[in-house]
Amino acid sequence: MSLQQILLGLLREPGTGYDLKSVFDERISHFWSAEFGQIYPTLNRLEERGLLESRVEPSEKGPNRRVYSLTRDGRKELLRWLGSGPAMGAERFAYLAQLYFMDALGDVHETRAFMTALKQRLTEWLGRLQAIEAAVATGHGAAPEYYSDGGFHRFATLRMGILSVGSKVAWCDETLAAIDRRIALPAGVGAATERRSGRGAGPSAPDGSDHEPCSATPHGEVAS
Amino acid sequence: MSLQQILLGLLREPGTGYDLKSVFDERISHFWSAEFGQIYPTLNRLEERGLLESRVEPSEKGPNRRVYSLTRDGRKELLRWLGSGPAMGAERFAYLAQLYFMDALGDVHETRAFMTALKQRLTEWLGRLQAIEAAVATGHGAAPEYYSDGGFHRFATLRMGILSVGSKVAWCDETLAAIDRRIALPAGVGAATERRSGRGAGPSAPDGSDHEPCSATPHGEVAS
DNA sequence: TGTTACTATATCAATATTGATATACCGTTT
DNA sequence: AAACGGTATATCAATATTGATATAGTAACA
Repeated sequence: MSLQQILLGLLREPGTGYDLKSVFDERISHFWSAEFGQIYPTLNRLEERGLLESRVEPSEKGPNRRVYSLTRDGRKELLRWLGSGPAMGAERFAYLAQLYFMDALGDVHETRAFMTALKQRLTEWLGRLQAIEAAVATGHGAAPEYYSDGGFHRFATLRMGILSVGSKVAWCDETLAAIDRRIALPAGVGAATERRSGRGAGPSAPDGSDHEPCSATPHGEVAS
Repeated sequence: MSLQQILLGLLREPGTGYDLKSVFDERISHFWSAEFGQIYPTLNRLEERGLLESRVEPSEKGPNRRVYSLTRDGRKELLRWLGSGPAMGAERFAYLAQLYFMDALGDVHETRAFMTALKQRLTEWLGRLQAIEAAVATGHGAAPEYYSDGGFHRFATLRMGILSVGSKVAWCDETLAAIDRRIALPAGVGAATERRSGRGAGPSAPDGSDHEPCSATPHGEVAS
């Protein structure tokens, strides 16, 4: 949906499809990614539309390079997109979908294992982002893209990655604590491992009641 | 990618493609969405694979309903997916991509307007999620899906939405504060509106230096 | 010199996704 | 009863995306 414009943005300095792939993987994976299979067809379409132009160059290593660069129209389209207001696509989290249905497994311990694994993945991810931030802060130039024009904007996107992934790690802790409280309940209170305390469908004290009000991380801390 | 499994999960209670569309729109939009155009072909494929079965029923209003329900194999596939560990797809934020390239506009005030608009969108979104949470907490059953079996898991996904969107609102504040500090700089310090304070490419005090260290929301609050 | 391996480059088939459009039935208005 | 509008239901064409595979050169190695 926005890949076309993103390619235009990245091609403010010319490069091949292969170059672009490594930018996705190494620099901007915290907000977008793309495979070869979509990069090349999209470059073709952009060139047909006159937003990009390309020339073939011999390469030092490997086959010839087809180097793409922005045309005047391409730059115009990029600026139009930048000026068109925030593009709010829906967010997708497959792991939340798994959690949403996980009562089907009928065992809180499965959920606990899931959340533990998830927390670890997210923590590793957060660590990678924080390492980049630290490199920028101490000026050890492992992150050259933050030191030229536009560094402010790029740093801001990094910060959002850190805050956002950080909030997810905090959410894992909150949820793990709630799970542990459920596990600690005397085994006979509900029907089975997944049953509630017998109040039936009455709304007076829903599931969330042992989750949110005494949670490890009350939502006021982050939200509002 | 996970739509097939998500449909299986939703079809633990039978329904039509139309029903499913409203579940996406009204209940789980904080982690997944889908259009008719992908729901129906996916249902077909799942039925071909034997994971779903369907029967046609007369409808009270409108054309006949094709009601899908889970087969034994479908339930098996759902459980397999739930047990396969967290599915960590890459996250995509088109608005971050816009911000990343926004130095091309050459005017901090454009960035400020962008961030203000973004903050408003995110704040509205957060409000909707918090309204659901409040309804669950006070037991005013505007959110029946949280009061039956599985309510704990569903509430946890809601909490992640709240924490995650909340952290993004906080990030907007942090970034707006940093922008305002840049705007307040004496106009001649850098070259143009987008130039830095003249230390050139030296790494001693990169862009982030007037962004992170004295930011409105130090990242330690959320991350770690 | 043939083999393996690795980087750089690109294409293809299958699937996913979006946005627009089509079709069926019902209730209300003209 | 003809037209309009709304809800429920579904399909289609265009585009996006994934994952696997292909192709070219270079380098090391057996």
